[in-house]
Amino acid sequence: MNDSMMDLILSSENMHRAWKQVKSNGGSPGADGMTIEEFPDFLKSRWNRIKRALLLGYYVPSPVLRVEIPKKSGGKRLLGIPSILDRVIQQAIAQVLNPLFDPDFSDSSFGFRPERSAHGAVRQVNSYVKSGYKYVVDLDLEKFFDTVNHDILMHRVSGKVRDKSVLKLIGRYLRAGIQLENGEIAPTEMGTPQGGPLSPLLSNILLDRLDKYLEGRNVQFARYADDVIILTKRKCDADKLMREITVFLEKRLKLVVNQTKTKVAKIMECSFLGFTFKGKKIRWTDSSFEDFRYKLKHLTRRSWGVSMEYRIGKLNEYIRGWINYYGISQFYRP
DNA sequence: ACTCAGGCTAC
RNA sequence: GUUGUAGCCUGAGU
Ligand SMILES: Nc1ncnc2c1ncn2[C@H]1C[C@H](O)[C@@H](COP(=O)(O)OP(=O)(O)OP(=O)(O)O)O1
Ligand SMILES: [Mg+2]
Repeated sequence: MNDSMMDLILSSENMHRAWKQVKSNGGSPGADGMTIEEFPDFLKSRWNRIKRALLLGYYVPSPVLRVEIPKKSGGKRLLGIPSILDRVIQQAIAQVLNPLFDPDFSDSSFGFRPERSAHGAVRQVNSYVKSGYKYVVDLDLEKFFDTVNHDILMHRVSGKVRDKSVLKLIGRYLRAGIQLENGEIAPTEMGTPQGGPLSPLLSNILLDRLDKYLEGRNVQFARYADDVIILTKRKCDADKLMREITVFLEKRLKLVVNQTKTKVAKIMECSFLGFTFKGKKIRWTDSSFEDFRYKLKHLTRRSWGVSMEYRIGKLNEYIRGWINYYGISQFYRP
């Protein structure tokens, strides 16, 4: 164990794999304006200096670029887009930290994890429904990534990461600052950037405490990012759990429970990852199907300039993609 | 078997 | 204009 974790992160094998991932994402530039195409030449000329700065602990990440995108539920999502270089470095960190943290994560945690999926979460919930669970606490956090508390998160990370230079670097990524759309730079006061390759893992490291808390309470649940569903057999248990979990999240993890999206309901009234559970069967929600119909309508509307074949191709790939996700529905009757 | 495009969904 | 993680699907090439 003579090699430090930072050496492992910066090893050419790991960095090469990180770059391939960032490249294949094909994302647009961060605040420094550098594109993926320009990046290899830039790195060739500067990598020795950058690597030295990282190893000696004086590397300072660029601020993330603030971009606002609309959320499906209405409102706007505040993305924080790192520079290509910082995406590669964060990805390299994530590749080393993931195998370190993932094995100890809960079996009921499904979001952002390798070899785990929304389908897995939905199937687990359905298996509980089949064994007689009738009530749920459906819980969501408000602006989850944006409200992550740095101190609590870093404390969790330091439980497994001993390398001070890695901790320092992650801390600097959390406080990289934000370049606003008007060009001004604002400091980051809290949160992990929506758009940072490392952010999903960090969010799981933080909410792993919730998973362990729920496991300790011996309740059946599934979590996908900040979307948590807890199943009970009696309504009074659900009511009690909702209050207690809210206190836990807000007092111990300093997160904000989304009061409008969080509720106790009968299982067939709840929606989870686009699905609902009716008569012990998995079904898409009405709102998912409405989105589907709306987009179909848009795709079948005649538009000038593109050929019929092109539009039919687009339509087919959309339908195929949608069925591919919602096809696990055991649709029988509406 | 592997590489590379593109796409859908969840968050 | 739009970033990230993950699952899956289709296609092309060697
Ligand atoms: N398109 C995306 N790009 C990057 N990160 C995302 C994206 N969608 C979701 N996330 C991450 C960041 C979010 O904080 C987290 C939970 O998603 P979600 O609950 O939809 O939004 P939110 O928690 O930020 O706002 P809200 O208050 O509406 O719940 O998942
Ligand atoms: Mg949320």
